[in-house]
Amino acid sequence: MALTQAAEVAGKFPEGLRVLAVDDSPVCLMLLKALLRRCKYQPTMTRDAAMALRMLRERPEDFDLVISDVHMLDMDGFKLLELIGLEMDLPVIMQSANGELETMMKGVTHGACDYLVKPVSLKDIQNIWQHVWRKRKPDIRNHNGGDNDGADQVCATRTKRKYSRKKRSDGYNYGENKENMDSTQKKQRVVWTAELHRDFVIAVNELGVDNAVPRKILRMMKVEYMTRENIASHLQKYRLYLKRISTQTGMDPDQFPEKWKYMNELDALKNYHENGRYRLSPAIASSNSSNPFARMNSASALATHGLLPTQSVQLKNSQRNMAMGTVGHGGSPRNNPVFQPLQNSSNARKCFPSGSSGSSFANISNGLVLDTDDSGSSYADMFCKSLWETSNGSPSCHSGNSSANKSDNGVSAPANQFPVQSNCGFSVPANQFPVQSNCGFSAPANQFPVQSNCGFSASAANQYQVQSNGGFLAPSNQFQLQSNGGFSLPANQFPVQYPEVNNQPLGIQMNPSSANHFSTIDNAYQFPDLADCSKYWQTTVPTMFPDLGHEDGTSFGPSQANIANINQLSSFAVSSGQAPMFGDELHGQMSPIMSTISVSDFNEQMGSFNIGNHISSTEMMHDNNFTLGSDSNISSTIPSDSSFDSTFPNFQLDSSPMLNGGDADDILLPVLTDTVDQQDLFDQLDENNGFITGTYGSEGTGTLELDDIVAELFNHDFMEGDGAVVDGDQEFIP
DNA sequence: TATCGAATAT
DNA sequence: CATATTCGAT
Repeated sequence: MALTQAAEVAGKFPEGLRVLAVDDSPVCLMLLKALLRRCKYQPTMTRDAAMALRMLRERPEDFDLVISDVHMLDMDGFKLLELIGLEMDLPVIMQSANGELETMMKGVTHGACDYLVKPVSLKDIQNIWQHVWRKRKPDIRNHNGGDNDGADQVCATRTKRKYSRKKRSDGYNYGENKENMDSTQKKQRVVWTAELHRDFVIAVNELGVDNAVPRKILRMMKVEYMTRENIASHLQKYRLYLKRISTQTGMDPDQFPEKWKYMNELDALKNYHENGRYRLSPAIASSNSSNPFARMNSASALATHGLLPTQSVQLKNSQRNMAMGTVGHGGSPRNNPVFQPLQNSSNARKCFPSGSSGSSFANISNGLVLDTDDSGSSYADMFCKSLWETSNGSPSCHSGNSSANKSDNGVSAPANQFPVQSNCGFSVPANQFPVQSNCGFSAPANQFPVQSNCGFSASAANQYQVQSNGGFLAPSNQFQLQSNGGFSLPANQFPVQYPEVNNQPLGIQMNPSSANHFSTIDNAYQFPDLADCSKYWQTTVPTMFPDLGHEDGTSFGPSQANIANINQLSSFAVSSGQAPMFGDELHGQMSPIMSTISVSDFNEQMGSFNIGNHISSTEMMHDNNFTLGSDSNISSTIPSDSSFDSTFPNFQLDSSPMLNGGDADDILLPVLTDTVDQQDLFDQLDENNGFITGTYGSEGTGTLELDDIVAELFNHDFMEGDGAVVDGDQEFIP
């Protein structure tokens, strides 16, 4: 720029502006040359784009500006534009006979600072100097009293410019200044994977929260491509996240108790490397009401700590997805996907569902590793493959606005839809009517009936009916709740039924004679605070979910077991407060988890329970009250009436009568109506669970009613806190 | 459309 | 460096 700077100093700018003009049309080139000369610029002409590029590369300092035609034989003008933009900081003006908006926009968006339509006028050429002026360093501009109002005015009169950027208040437009910056020059966005975030957290923890500043963290993380700015940005979000937790818990993040040591998956992973065990914080498992992550089996707690992907995952849209796959009754649970600690499995494929919109910071590290056997046919394989293949690693699903929405795969249904049904996990937003799932799902507010044959979480208040034949968790202010599997309930709920306590979850045994195991029970509704996670951590993972705690990588999806029987003690917790739900975390996070369970494993064995709506389960299933059950795909996965009726009695619970469960004044239990075959239930409970009959001497009566059983359960054990609820010759396994 | 995470500006 | 704002995405 020596010449133009000299010209400036002499007060003659833009005289002598050195312009490289590229056009393969000799006529146009001569015209352009003439015009440039008239303006007292210093033109260099070439008909060859490649030659122009060579000249620019050899002596970039010899030119102030480039004017290039769009259509050239040897090189696309846009290509030249792009290369110049990449390699040097020169303003480029594109020109062509094509006045099409699209072409012009392409020029501008690819970094051209202006676009001239032929024939080019003298006035056009007279004005090109401003682009050089804009490129000039601020100090030079200021030195010259830089008043660019005139330039902007001229520019504003240029009708060809079809877009504008927001102008800065000081009148200088940085956007213009960067116009020749190609999109390829934009900074690569850093994706904070689970590993990165883990390293970040480790660094922050070692430095101490107060001491952790971006540069130090950067130094500790040793990630080459990362910049201080990247760290700073992440740190900012991280601090917001900590703040959010602390406001919800009322605690200073620095003062988080030691027992929360493993409260997030990152710490758990770290611990895994150090101690060979993947342990979750007992804080996640504990039902202590002072613990904000209180709820045992709380999906929200797990999700809060990034253990579950929180967006719905659209599985491959095949008729036989991994959840609905070919494993039928009694299929091996080992064929189910296994959620493994990151980096643990040598043949693991890592899946990192990207956070959906609305996901919170805690979801950054939703890295999800599925152990696979690489056979390509295991569920884990299929799951991973479908994740990657259908979504290029960022699975998301949006089904849109149909009046009926059904999926045999996981699906998330957006708002304002009517019926929703899924044979796999899905999540449903607000304002929907009937919802049914044969696998887990989560349902937010303002829904009417909700039913699931597997676990789900009802994430928000104000639902009418909620029923699950698998575990679920429910927030406050719900009317009716029923589960045939474990579930956790917060305060202010009306009827609660939990009809069975039977099979011991794998790896968990309870010893009722060890009163101290329950010594920390605060009240009747809470489980002991399992403060020593080394002793109890295995119980913290609900067995109906993939088991995160087992090092051998086996999962504990249901196989032979009736899923209703799987979750029991470890999954029944009634807490007085809501577990924190950060943002939309709860929403939908069950879906991918539930999809790891073979639906056929349980729906063949389970009846559909129904409460309060006076519609039988079979009606619920088949008469369109709730489902879109006429579809053949559904009927193939919903057992016929006889198959589940014979396996499980068809319950109907009356919505109105409630039973006061004895001393527990505020526990209300629904009364079974006459339509219920109580003996069947009792037999089943009896068979699976000797303690009820054995402990309470009701064996052989055959007439003990369910409410009595449950009342006994509450009155004697939970209420008094002087014994365990499970019979026993069994002990906790440390 | 509101809201997120990351980039960028102040 | 901390904080605020913008950007690009969903």
